[in-house]
Amino acid sequence: MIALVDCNNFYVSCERVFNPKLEKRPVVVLSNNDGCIVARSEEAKALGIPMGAPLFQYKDFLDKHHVIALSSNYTLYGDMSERVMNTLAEFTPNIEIYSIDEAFLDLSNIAFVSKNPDKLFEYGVEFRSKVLKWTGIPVSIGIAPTKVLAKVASKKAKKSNGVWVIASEEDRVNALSDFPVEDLWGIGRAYSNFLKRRKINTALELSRMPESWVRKHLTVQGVRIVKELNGEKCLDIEQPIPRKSVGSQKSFGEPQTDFFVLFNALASYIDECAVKLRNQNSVANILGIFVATNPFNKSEPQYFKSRFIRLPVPTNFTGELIRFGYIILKDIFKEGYRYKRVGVLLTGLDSVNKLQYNLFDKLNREKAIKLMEVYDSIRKKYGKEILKFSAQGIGKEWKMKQEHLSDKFTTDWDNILTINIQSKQKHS
DNA sequence: TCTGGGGTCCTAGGACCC
DNA sequence: TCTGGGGTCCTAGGACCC
Repeated sequence: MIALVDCNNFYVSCERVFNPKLEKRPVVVLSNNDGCIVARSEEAKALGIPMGAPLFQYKDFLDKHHVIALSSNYTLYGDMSERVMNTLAEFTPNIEIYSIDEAFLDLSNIAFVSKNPDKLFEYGVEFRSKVLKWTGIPVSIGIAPTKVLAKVASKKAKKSNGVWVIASEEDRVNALSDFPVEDLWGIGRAYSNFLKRRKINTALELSRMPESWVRKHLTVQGVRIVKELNGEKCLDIEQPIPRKSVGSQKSFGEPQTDFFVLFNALASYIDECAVKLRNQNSVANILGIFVATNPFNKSEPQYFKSRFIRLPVPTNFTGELIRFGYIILKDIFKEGYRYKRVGVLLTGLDSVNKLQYNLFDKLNREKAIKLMEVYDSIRKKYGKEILKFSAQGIGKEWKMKQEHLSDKFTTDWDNILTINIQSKQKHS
C-alpha cells in the first residue's frame, strides 16, 4: 500500500504556526510580487476566493471580509517543508518527496502495517496526529494500492477527518463513483473539458474506457492513470534523480527599460541557477535567455525573444555563465520596450564527472571550481546577501514587491519569534 | 496601474548520421 | 518504373503537476 501525505493549505499553515492570530480567520498567501492568490485557508475558500486570482481584482473584496493577505515567504515554507519531510522519514525510509507539501510513502515494509492490514485507518490517524504535534502542520493522508488512487484518497481525506483508505474493491468503486474527473491527478483543464464533452464526468467512468481510446486521446500518461485507477500499479515510489533543467525567471516589481537593469536581474537569476547546478554536481551544456514585456498589457507594444546557445565547455561557473548571458542578452534586447521579465534556462545537464574539456579553452577551470567552493561556503554561512557578482548590481529597480512579508522565524536569528506573556494573575 | 515560478513528459516534423 | 532502416538531436508546441 502507498500513502500520500498532503499538507493542508500549506503556506497558510506555515504562517499560522508562528502567528496564532491567523487561526480561524480567512488568510491568503500571495505569489511573487504580491500578484496572485496562491494559497487560501479554509475560511478564505469558504468566501469563494478562487485559486490563482489576481490580487488587484480582489483587493476590495478582501478588505470587506477582513481577509489577511501575506506575501509568500519561501524561506520559511522551505524550512517547514523539510521539518515535515524529516518527520515522515521517521516512519519509513522509502519516501518520495513529490512537492514542497506532499510526499508518497511506501507502507509495505512497515511492521505494524503488515501485521495489522485491517488497521490502516487507525495507523493513518496516529500518523497524522504525530506530524501535527511535531511540526504544527495539519496534513491529510490517503492510503491505497496505487499512487493515483492514493491521490484520490487524500482528496477524500481533506473533505472528511483527514484520513481515507481505499483497500477493497468496494472502497475503490465507492471512491471513484462520485469523484469528479477534473480532480484527478494528471487530468488538467484541457483534458477534463475534452472528457466532459464526451460525457465522461467521474473517475469511475474514465476508468472503464478502453485502453486504445485512452492512448489515442490522452497519450500513454493517460493509459497509466486509467490502469492505476483500476488498481494496477504503473507508477513507482521514485528515488530522487538530478534535475534535467534548471531555470529562473521573475517578473519585475515595475516594468524596466534599461539594458543594464535587465542584465543585473539576469545575472542574479543565473547565479541562483548555477548554485543549484553545483549543489547537484551538474554542469550545463546549453544556456537559454529570454526577455518579455507584460502580455496582459494589451495597449503596449509586445516583445518576446529567446535564444539558446551551446556552451563551448559544459559549466556551472557563475562568472562564465554570466559572461555568455551578457552576450545573448545584448543580442536579443531591443530598445524601446517596457520589459516585465527576464529569464534563464540551463539544460543539457550532465554530471560533473562526465565533463569534456575543450582544446581551446582559455579559462582556468581548476581555479574557477575553487573560487565557487569558497563563494558557496561563505554565502551558506553568512547569507546570500553577503557576497555577489558585480554584474548583479546593487540597484533595487527590478526587485519584486513583497509588502506583507512575515519573518524568517526558523532560519534567521534576527527573526526569531518572541512571545509576550501577558497575564492578569501575578503568579501565573 | 496592478495578473507567479519552477519543473516534467509526450508528440511530431525535419535535419542529419551511418 | 523501381529508391531502406535504424538511430539521434533539435525545435516547437501542448499537456500536466505543485
